[in-house]
Amino acid sequence: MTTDTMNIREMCDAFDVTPRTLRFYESKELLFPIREGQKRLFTKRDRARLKLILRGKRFGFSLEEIRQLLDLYYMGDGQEAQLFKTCELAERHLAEMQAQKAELGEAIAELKEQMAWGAEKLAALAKQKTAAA
Amino acid sequence: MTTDTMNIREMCDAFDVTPRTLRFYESKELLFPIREGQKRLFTKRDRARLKLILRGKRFGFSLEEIRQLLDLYYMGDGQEAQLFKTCELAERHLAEMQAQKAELGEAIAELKEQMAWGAEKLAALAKQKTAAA
DNA sequence: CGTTACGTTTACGTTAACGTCAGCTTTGCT
DNA sequence: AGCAAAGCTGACGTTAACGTAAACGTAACG
Repeated sequence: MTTDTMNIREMCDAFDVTPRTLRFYESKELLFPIREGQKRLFTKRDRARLKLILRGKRFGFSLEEIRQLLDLYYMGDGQEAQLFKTCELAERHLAEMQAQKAELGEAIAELKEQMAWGAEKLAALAKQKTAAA
Repeated sequence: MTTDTMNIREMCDAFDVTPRTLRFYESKELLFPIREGQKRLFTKRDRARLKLILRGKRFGFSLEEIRQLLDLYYMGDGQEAQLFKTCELAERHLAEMQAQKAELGEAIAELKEQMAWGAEKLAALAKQKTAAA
């Protein structure tokens, strides 16, 4: 913990992403590494943001949507109007996520059913073989 | 219910997709409409499949993954090996979906927290305004 | 029988999220 | 001084999942 910042390679190893990805995220204003000469130095804030970015991706949010959501997490003291809009956006996302979770639950149940059916079928086939032997 | 089949427009209206999408899905062997002359007629089976396709998409599965999963749902009597592989695939997907659901739950909780923080902030700003008036 | 509407095929265009490659600095050994 | 490793900046390539446009068939309508 000498500097509290990480170079690009350390970031890549820590989060299992490529340098290209980090530069890309910076170009899209999702990360804001500081510069030492021309090299990037990623701060604690960047690491926290990246963690949220990767999670957001797993939920199927686009980078642009994630960027907007990050504004909520990191708006130290934005103007009121901006804060309000961000909250609205978050609310829509929340609803979407809750709906998605419900649907996911349904799909899981259905898939389980199908798998039970498949297992049964396989068991039947196995029995046939045993009988034939 | 004159024919039990739908033409492309009826399908589009029923599922809120474009003709292009349906033709594309057919080209990827996700749907198998029959032909009347050169026009497509979508059967009940196609409608069931499309419903599953659209759900799969909402969960972030690729069309190729979905195609493989559909094999499980519609394998009337495949060979044993094929059925076995499909079950394995389904199992992986199931695990993935369950993990995703858990993560989604976490993310929802966190987002709610942030929104509470935002709401509080907004309330504080509102109070300031009231006091100033 | 012309044209309007719907459908088809073929093929190139588009967006997101990077991958990949070339060419240039900078930095750390030796 | 020389050189390899690590990083940087363009810039073009790639994949998925369609969009969009051109050119054609055909079926009903007035």
